[in-house]
Amino acid sequence: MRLTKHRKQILDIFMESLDNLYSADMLYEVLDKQINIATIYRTLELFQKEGLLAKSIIDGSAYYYYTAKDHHHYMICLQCHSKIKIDCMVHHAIDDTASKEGFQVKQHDLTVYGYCKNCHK
Amino acid sequence: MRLTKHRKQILDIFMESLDNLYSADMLYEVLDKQINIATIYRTLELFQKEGLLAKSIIDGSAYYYYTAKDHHHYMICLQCHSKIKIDCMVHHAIDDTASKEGFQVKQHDLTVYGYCKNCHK
DNA sequence: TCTCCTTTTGCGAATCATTCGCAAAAATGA
DNA sequence: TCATTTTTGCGAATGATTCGCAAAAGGAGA
Repeated sequence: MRLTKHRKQILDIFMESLDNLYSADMLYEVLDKQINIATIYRTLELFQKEGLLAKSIIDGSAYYYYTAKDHHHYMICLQCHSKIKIDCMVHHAIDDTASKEGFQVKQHDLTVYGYCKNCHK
Repeated sequence: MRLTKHRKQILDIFMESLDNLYSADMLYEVLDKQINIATIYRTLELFQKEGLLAKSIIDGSAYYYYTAKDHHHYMICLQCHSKIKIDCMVHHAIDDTASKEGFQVKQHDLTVYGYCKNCHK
């Protein structure tokens, strides 16, 4: 796999804002449409396979976030749609459960939905 | 909300096999295409809003499962695509983390990916 | 540097799950 | 039964994502 100019540009966006999620379309905008949207999709899928990014489906679209440094997830506000990063706190519980079933865990996806501090009900 | 004949048929499928996940298309097939696919989609969304079903996105499509009796999740085998039901073991961890952030949890989605007993690598 | 081969990219079209608009049908309740 | 509200079927629209293919870029060796 080649770290081309385009791929580096995309990776840089993730590394410059470690707490953020990006959809393909958001990247397309941030990059000022300089990289073709199909290329962005292909790059995101590649990075995910390489373990650099994790993918979550939120509200029908795919979002990616950088996980090479720390493993984490997001809480999504149902009202204002803000996305709050949280450290992964389920690794142990998952491993325990999986080993009981003889299941070999490769990855997991956790998303929490509710209301943030400001939108509290 | 009316529990019409169609809605009851769909709900029955879930209640008769509590460990299974169904996509709209799977239900459409199981029901022998007697209920329009758009109606199935509408019913699934309704049941989810009512808290009867939970939704997970797996491999690009939505799957629903019955959660009124017990809260659970699935481990998905990357090789044979089998879906293994697991009890939810992250409720506490999530609540703890959320309360630290003043976040009011409404629901969460957890999916574990890896290799099942038979496909172990 | 030039050449060859492999990988990546852009473009436009295709795909596929899901949603929508609207008129007909079914359910409810007086 | 009649009137009103909700649900359904149908076909078309949507929108994110993927695909096929030819052109461009990258990398390795001479």
